[in-house]
Amino acid sequence: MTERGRKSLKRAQGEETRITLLDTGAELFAKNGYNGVSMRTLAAEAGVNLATISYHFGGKAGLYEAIIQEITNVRDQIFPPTEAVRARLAEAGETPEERAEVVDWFMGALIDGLLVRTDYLWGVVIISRELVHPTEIFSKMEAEFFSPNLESLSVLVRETAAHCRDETDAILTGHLIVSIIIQLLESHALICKRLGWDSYQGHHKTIEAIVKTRIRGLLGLPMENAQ
Amino acid sequence: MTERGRKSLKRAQGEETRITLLDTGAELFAKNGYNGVSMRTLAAEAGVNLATISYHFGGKAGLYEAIIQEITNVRDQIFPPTEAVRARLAEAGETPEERAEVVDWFMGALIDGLLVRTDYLWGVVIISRELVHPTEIFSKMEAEFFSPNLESLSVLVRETAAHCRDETDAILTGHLIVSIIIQLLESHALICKRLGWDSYQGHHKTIEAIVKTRIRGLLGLPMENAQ
DNA sequence: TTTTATCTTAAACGAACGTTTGACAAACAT
DNA sequence: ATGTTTGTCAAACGTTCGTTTAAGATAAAA
Repeated sequence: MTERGRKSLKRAQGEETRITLLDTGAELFAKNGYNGVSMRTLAAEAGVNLATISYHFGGKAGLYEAIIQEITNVRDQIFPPTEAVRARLAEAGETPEERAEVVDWFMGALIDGLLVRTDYLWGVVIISRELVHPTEIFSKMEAEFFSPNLESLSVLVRETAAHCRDETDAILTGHLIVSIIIQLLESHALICKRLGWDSYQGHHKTIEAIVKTRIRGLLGLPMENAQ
Repeated sequence: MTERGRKSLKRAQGEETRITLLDTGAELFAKNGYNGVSMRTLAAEAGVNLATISYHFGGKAGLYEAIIQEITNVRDQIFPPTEAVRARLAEAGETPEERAEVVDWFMGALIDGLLVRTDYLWGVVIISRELVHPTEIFSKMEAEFFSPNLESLSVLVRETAAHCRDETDAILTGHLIVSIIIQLLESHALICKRLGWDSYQGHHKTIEAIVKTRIRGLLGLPMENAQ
C-alpha cells in the first residue's frame, strides 16, 4: 500500500490520503476491532479531518470493506496460488525429502509474506477475526480469500503428506497449518514475552527453522534437513 | 457456569441473574468483541433490565472482567496442570510410543474440554482475542492463564519430542500446538463449511483422531497408533 | 405486623458516536 | 481569465452509548 499515482498534484494528494487511511485503519481495526475504533481517533491518528473519511470511502463501513478488499487483491502475493503449488510439485521428485522441500518452500513463502514483510499483517489479522462471528461479508471473504488459500494448502497436504487418511484429513490438516501461522501473528505479544524477545525482528530465521521442521513432522516427512 | 446457591429464594434469584449475564455476556463478547456489544442488547438478550448489569457487576467493564475471571478459575479443568503432566510422564515408559500416548492423553483432555464440552468455549475465545492488542489486563491474564498453560505444554514438548533443539524450540512448539486448538474454535464456521458439516457435533472423534495424529508427527513421534 | 435487605425496574443524564452540511482553497479544464 | 472539479475543514445534526437515580416489589429478619 505504498505506491501512488502521478496523475496530478491534486489527485496525488487525495490518493496519498486514501493510502494513509487504509494503512492507519488496518492497524487500528486489527488491534481494537471494528467497533473499538472511532472515526475521530482514526482521523486524528491519520492526521486528517473527520469528514475526509466519509469523502473518500463513504463512511466507516466503506473504509473497513476497502481494507478487506485490499487484502484479497494481494492474496496471491501472500499465499502461493494453487497452480504454483501444482507446478512446484510436478517439478519435484517423489522421495520424501524432495516432497518436504516443496513444503519448505511453501512455508517459507508464507512466513516471508506475513512475518518478515509486515505490509499485509494487520489486514490478515482483521480477516481472520471475521471468522469467529460470520456476518454478511463472510461468504464473499470465504469465496475470494479463504477458499483459494486453503485449496492451495489441501493440495500441498494431499501431494506431500506421508500419512493422509482421506479428503477430510487433507482439508483439516491444511487448516491446522494455516492456524499456526495466523496464531503466530495474533499472539506475537505473548510469544515474544515468553521467549524474552522484544519482537520477531532478528528472530525470523529461528522461527522459520522451527516452524518448517514442525510442519514437516506434522505431515510425516523427514524433519532433519528443514531449510 | 451452571451451579447455583440455595441460600434463599431471593438470593437464588439474584445468583441466577448473575449466571445468566455471565453466560450471555461471554457469548456476545466472544462473537462481537467488547465494543461490539451494547449493554442494552446484552440486557435484552439475557432478559433482564439494563440497570441490573450495573447492579451486579458495577458496569460493563465489571461484567467483562468477571467473565475472564470465570475462565481463569476453571483453567485447570481445561488445561492439564504442569504437575499432572509431570506425573503422567513419570508413569509412562521411555519408548516413543509410550511418550506419544502421553501426548494423546494431553490432546484428548484439551479437545474434550474445549471442543466437546462447550461451557468455556466463548470465554477462551475472549481471552485469546486479548492477545492481539495487549491492554492493562494482559499482565494479569498472562500470569494467571497463559503462563501456566503454556508451561504445561513446554514440559510436554521437552519430555516427549523426538526433535527438540533447545528451550526456544520447546516453548515455540508448545505454542504451535495450542494455536491449533484455539484456531479450531475460532474458525469453526469456516472449517465446517469447507468440510460440508453443520457443526462439529458428531465429528468429534474424526477431529480428535486427525489432530492427535498430526501432533504426534509434529513432535517427531510415531503417527500410526494415535488413540 | 413492621422493618430491613435484596433485587428489579423505568426514566433520565451527559458524553461520544457516525454522518451530513456548507464554506473554502487549490489545481484542473476551457 | 473563468468556471469546474477535487480535496479539506470546522461545525452541527440526531442517535446511541454507559451510567446513575429514585421508586417499586419481594422475601427475610425483627
